[in-house]
Amino acid sequence: MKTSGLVEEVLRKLETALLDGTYPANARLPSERALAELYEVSRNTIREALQRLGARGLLRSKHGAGVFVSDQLRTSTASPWGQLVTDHPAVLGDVLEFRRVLEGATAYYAALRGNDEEHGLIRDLLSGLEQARIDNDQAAEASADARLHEAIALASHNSMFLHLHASVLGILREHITLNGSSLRALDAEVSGQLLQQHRAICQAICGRRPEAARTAMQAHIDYVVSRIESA
Amino acid sequence: MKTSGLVEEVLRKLETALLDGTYPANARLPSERALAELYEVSRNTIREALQRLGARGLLRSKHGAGVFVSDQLRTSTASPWGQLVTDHPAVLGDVLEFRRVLEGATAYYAALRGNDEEHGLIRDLLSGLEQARIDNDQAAEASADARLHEAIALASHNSMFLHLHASVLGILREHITLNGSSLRALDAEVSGQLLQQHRAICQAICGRRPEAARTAMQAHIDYVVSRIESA
DNA sequence: CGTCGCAAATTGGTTGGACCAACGGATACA
DNA sequence: TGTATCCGTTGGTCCAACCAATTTGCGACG
Repeated sequence: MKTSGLVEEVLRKLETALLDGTYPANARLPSERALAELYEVSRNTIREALQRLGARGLLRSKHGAGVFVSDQLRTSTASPWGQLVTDHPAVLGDVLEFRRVLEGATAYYAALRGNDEEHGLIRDLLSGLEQARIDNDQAAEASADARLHEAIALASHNSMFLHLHASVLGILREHITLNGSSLRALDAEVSGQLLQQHRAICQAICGRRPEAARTAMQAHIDYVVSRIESA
Repeated sequence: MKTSGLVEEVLRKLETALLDGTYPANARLPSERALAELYEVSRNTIREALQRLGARGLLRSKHGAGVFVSDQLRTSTASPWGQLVTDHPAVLGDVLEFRRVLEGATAYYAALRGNDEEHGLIRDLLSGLEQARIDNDQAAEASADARLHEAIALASHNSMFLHLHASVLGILREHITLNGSSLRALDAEVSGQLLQQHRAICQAICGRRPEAARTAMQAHIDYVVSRIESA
């Protein structure tokens, strides 16, 4: 199992050194040449180990300055898609486009198959959204928004839709936290638009009009995307 | 902030190659020496890029054999589902329903954004399907069918659609092999129906009629599902 | 005395070449 | 026919340089 892993060994040693405080956060660790001599391996091996640690967000290197320890506060959950999205902005468009299709489908089936109880929950959450709008409570507004969409996904009665809905939101949330949220600054204009869109979606769903629900939901997503792009 | 980053460039090129399907899952990509010559960089640079991709779980290298593409992107979503589908058959309906939405969207965007080359490939695969039907070669028919759907997913120009398409097919394939209930012997009636549906799909896509392409594709999936349920 | 500028030292980035070890297919042998 | 061996390919490691960005320190100048 431990076949020929010289890089692995160095990797473990560096990891433990990072954990036990040998190299504190934001500290600059020895030069690659010094590390190579210290661990009695080639500098190339050291470099590949550093690359892998850097890929995991534990280190960041500055040309000519040195390699520094990064406070891996945000690297807790880094799915492959999250990293790809940050590296290739074009992929973000793909994710958003998929979200448009997905949420349209969830709204469609929520209108088609949601039972009265679920429709009642959706109505309640919409009321909460309206109340938060009145109170101008942006935190409550964002929370109610997320729960409303989740309730819709739940009402679609499709476990795969529900799971993928959560996955996409996870990817987007990860991307936002990694790149510094630019989603805020909800002026009254935008917030009013969003509320009206949510009202249209809920009415279509609770009125059991699947096509209208999908159209309204996709219009809502399109609006959100347009606001993101205009930032 | 824009560091020289020669490794970064290679990394991005490899990532895009993985995303756009140049290197499919479980495929073996060219040797490090070949990649070094291809990208006109040193082998060490290639190695460091591969290390970082491997650290993210996208690649898996075997000493003496080669570097292989990990199915991390699809297993991350597929792995729990394969077991769920076998445990709870009701989930199979959810997966099929999602496939209906997904393939409808891929057909839509393949008609909207596919270039002439991709449309030509789709036409060629359709011809292969027709020829296999004439020869009554069921193996070739199934193969051409799968490649046709994959080509459509590729032409949609959305990496997430592409990977989810492969993911869903993986789930279904796993379920089929586990339960043995394969797409049993295709009688001439069913096979002819499928061919006609594929023809309609291809015509809508190559004729750049997105709505018609989605409708035709979803009708096709509905037919396939109905045949499966009647088993 | 302060500070400004430039050059050397330090450090990460890249290159090319070399050798070893493991895998896989082909070949020769039993 | 089955098996054992050989050998080319590939990844793993190492080395000795050179390039480029940054830091540092020293000396000239105000």
